[in-house]
Amino acid sequence: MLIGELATAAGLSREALRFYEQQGLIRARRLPNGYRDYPDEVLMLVQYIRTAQQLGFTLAEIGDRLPAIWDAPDPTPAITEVLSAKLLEIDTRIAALQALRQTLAERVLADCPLVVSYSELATEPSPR
Amino acid sequence: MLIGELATAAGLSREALRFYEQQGLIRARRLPNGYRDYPDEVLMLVQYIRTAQQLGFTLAEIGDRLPAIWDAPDPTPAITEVLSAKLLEIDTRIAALQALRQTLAERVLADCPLVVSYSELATEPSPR
DNA sequence: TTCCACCTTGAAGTACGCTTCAGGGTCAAG
DNA sequence: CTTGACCCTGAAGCGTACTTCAAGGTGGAA
Repeated sequence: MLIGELATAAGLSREALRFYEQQGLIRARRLPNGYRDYPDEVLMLVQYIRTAQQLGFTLAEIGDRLPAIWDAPDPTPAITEVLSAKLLEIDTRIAALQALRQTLAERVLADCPLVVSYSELATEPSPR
Repeated sequence: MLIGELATAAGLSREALRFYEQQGLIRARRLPNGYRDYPDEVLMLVQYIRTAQQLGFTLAEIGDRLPAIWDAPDPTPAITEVLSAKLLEIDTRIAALQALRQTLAERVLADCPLVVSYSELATEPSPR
């Protein structure tokens, strides 16, 4: 699979893929002419990367976990492990959001959520 | 309240506060010597900003909502409204995470977590 | 043979949210 | 009247995640 095909399939740019490679997140074989040649599994890997990013992980954090997948002779258990870890992280995130929700809900119910009186300020609003 | 006091109270740097002002997120009176003088309510405003940031809003997005607070004759209903809207955002986010959690849990239980159809994890747009 | 869409590289640019720097003023205490 | 902890400004720098640019090679179709 050439880089343009992978980019189309994964829904991102060729440049982003080369950037991921530069950051050590993906790898590619090379054809005799120097073109990158991706195995089909890389599409799944890229989708994994995008999912992890949506969860708020940096590329560096995502990259730290990838060797376990690459280096396993049978990658299935390694992948299962990584996904399980991600499950725990999602649970943590859900819990944090629920705590935040609770705080906000209390504030909304209060008589005076913030008590701001900005009209008293002399300063002009800065131009945006 | 001077900038250093506010910074300490809010748990961020003086520079970050001056940056927020530059971005139109907060305002300050000025003392005769030119020092910024913050009303106490600004602490709540800063906390609101940090909360909104945690929810994934950019400073520009947060700033877009502030005029409704500043310009209201009585800001309390405007604030309540903004916080209520934020509550809904949190609920949406929690729901999205729970859906993702569900999908991941199914994959983990499957024999072949990725090989079958990793595309089920395909990214869905989020306000980030 | 000439298009033209593909691929290559390295380097520079962009947006965000700050932080750091340079150069300087303010002010209470010793 | 100096020291030191504050404050001011504008500009430059930084990390993240890309995008854009410049300059060029590859390869199939007309």
